[in-house]
Amino acid sequence: MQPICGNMELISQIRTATSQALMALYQHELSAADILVNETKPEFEGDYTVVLFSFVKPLKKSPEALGNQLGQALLEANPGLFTAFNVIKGFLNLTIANGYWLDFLHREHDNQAFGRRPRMGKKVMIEYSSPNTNKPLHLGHLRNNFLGWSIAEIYKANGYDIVKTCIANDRGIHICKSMIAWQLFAGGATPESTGIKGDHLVGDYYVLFGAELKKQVAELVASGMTQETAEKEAPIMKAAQQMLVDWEAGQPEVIALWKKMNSWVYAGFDATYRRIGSDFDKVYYESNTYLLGKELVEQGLQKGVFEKEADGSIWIDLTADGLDRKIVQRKDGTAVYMTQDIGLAVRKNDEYHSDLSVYVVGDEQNYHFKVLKLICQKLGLPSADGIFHLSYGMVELPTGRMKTREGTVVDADDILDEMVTEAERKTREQGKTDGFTLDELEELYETIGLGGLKFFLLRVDPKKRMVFNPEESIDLHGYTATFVQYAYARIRSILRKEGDAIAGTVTGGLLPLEKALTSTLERFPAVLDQACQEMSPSVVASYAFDLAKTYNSFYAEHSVGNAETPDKKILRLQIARMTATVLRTALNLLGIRVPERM
RNA sequence: GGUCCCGUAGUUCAAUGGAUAGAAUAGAAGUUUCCUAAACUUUAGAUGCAGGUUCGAUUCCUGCCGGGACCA
Repeated sequence: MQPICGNMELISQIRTATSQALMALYQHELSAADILVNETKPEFEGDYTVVLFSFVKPLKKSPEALGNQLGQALLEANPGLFTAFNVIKGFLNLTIANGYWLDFLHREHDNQAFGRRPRMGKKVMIEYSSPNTNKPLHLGHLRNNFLGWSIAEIYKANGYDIVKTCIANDRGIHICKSMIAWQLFAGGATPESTGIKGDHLVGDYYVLFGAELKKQVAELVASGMTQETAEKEAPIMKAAQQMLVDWEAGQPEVIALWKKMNSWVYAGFDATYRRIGSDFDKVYYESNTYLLGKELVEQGLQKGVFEKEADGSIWIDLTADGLDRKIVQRKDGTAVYMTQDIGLAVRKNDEYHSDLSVYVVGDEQNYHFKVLKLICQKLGLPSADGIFHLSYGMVELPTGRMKTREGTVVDADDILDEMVTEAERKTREQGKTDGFTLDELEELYETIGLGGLKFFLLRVDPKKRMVFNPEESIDLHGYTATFVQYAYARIRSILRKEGDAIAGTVTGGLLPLEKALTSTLERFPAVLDQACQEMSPSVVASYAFDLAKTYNSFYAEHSVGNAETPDKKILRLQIARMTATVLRTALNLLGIRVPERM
């Protein structure tokens, strides 16, 4: 049986105590994990509630009688933990002892690492961002980057060793389209000669390719060709396809151009990554993994995992697993996406042997990753079972999906600039920045602007599609990073005045808001655990907002600096200090910084 | 055609099968001699439809309606 220990989280202690009491009272065996414990709803007396229904039936007792016996037993067995209980219908409401909260604050108020767990030697790989090198990043990439980075941090906080990776989709027909258009129309333009950020410059030629293709197709259709044939026969399309063949053949001029244009794109991406704080421990390049993928397909063919059609294309039959047949190599021998993903999975396994390999990729690829995992399992890849597709929903506009062709794509760099500008405008409006240096102001605008965007994109459950309305831009009031940052800045202001002499031991009771805050703080480690299990930064965002909101109510109601008694002052300083620490940790896990003043 | 996902206040989001479905925003009404009003307080407003399982369903099952994605 699991012992109750002092620094175990409260909710776990209640579960364990309940499990023990059930055994002592009725010889009823129920594991702590199966006992439902919630926070007590505010309209009832108590702090935590044990939901009794699940064991009412096997014990053949009325909920009231069971609740009263259990409550009594819990009180007697854990006098330091519970002081009172009441039973309403099937709910046993427990009141936590005052001393428990005071001990907790005394023990943890100065713990800068509160909520973080020690390393335990398990390795998690998280692949995210994964851009194509033919155009700049957009809002959807930002959701991806923020999610991947944040989930890595959340795993780290829960004691895992993290490897952040990125696969650059640096080869294929899409790159060739940009290259052809650049050859045709650029007249040698470079990022240096134009002053345009490299990823945008290359993206511009990708767009030009599309425009030129459309024009050529229209001409061919006008001369009697079908739309479908025209798209294949258009000279610019044929040129792009020829270029892909030349690339695969290693033709020096094509390779040189490819390297040059990709280097422009990487320089552009790096600038954006630096600004948003995305970083990677290891970057893979598709151009390096697709050949390995083809080898593995060949091996799989020998093993009988794959089968070859008469036309030479290679397939896997997954009908027995409830899926379809899926192509893994084209009839001309070229690689499909799946081919290189197999190569990448094997390479990751060889290099890192991670216990879990997370792919942060949009939900349009759900089927693809189901197939990838199955293929890896059938190929006998040791880490295949650890493959997990973290599937997130698209970011949509009120009018629907962002579409390149309709020019409705929200560019990443643009939206970052807009957010920071908006942060600057609002900050000036507030007029509270006396004594800030120019650098400090600059930093504050970035902190608020980027924080706002990150919070906005992370506060929604990753699995769900979300809507972004560029007209309304992003609010800096309500459920936002700004709200949390503001609470933090107000606490820091108090702590600057009052200093750090807050280590004293406190006696006496807690007012409702003092207790609510302490209780919320106590939940933080459990919240981080939940966020990790659900791979959802939104859990952390929601918690941070909840804590900041409770603190703001507390702040409006009670004075810290002019507390009624010296004991109250120490108590409130401990609460304030710990609230600041937890708010900072929570926002940092979302990639959001906190300002000392704002 | 097949597979999968999603429908909650005007809007954007919550709710491991549990108590009277929470927030935010927009709306209405208030709060500045006192630690930062980017704040606080009060107020009104929602589970697509029809069945089923259950002591109890936003949650699980079936059908329908509506939206989306993927596979050819």
